[in-house]
Amino acid sequence: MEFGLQFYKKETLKKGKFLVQPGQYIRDFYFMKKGCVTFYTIEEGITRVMEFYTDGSFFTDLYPYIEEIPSESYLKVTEDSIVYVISKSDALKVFDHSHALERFGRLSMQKAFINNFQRINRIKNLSNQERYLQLLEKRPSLFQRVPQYLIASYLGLTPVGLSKIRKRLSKQ
Amino acid sequence: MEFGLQFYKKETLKKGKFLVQPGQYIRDFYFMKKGCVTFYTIEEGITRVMEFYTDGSFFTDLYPYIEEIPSESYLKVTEDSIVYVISKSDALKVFDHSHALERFGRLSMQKAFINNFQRINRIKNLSNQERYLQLLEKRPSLFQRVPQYLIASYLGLTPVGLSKIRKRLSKQ
DNA sequence: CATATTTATTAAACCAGTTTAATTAGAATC
DNA sequence: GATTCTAATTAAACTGGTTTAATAAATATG
Repeated sequence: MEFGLQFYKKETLKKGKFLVQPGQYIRDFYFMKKGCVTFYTIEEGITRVMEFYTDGSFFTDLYPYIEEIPSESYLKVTEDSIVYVISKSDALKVFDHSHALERFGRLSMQKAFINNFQRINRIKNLSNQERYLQLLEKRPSLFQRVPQYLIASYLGLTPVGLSKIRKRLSKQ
Repeated sequence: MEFGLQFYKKETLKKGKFLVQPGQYIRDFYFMKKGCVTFYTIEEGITRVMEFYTDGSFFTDLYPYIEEIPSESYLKVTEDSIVYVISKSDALKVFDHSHALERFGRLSMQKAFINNFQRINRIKNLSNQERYLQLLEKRPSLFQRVPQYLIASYLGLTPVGLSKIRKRLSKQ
């Protein structure tokens, strides 16, 4: 069991539910026990997949959560899921009360930061084909649980583009 | 003065110095008081600019710092700089001793995480031209202190590519 | 100041993606 | 099982970058 999870509330989420929609304020922090939630951003009317949160990850729409401003994103349940939820005020109480959990929070943030930094690294240093292959290798289960056009979006491609890459690869 | 900086040691760095080179272990955490340090990664022999750390930012090569493995990157002083330095062991002592500073550390990490997340957002949702214009708007001083080919690298372009974008823009 | 070196631009050929539209394949529903 | 709907592939034209190489501009050095 992840450290500190005893302060969270367990919830089950049905596929298709929106955890967050644009305009909403974000009061909760989540831990994905089992399932999948997809994070979408909207920019100039275009919706893109930014992240898939699967088993074992902490998540929320962090920027509006922290700044207490309305979200500009979606968080959509892509698969029936079990999550643990804690409100921001409860989380703060826990942190106030426990230096150890505050440290755990800091280290978790550090880990999340590194993940993102390495992702930027990949985006900048690898071709789309290489990033597709790497995703296939590192998170093979995604390809079972999520349609390909969402993965294309996550990789920053159109469905057509990803299809071309797959074809190119199959001919080798 | 940034919170906690009293535990750091002030240092001046000459342009051209490497703060970190591939193979080195990273024992220190930095705060840039005044100046500029450039973070480079190497991937398949190709060196790319990942970040410019300028006035007011905390930085180090975080992944090898945390994991205590050799760095695969460069951190090069791009401009005579004044930084504040704290060793990892000293930082940990400070955190052990002060819940408030531990919290400051957590919140700083949170901020850094969000910055990176939004950067991924920009990379995915904006064209190179838009990202160039945004950089020009948000960090205009970079263009005074750093040569254009490094900015091209930072934007994920070749010098030729950036030059084309600039030309395209000047003809409007 | 003249020269050497580094940085930025331009040109030409090329390529990995895009867009749009048509087609095929697969899943869900009656 | 036939129909409808959604997802994936293919084709064709296009585009914003790349690479390589030459040139021009800016900067540093003797």
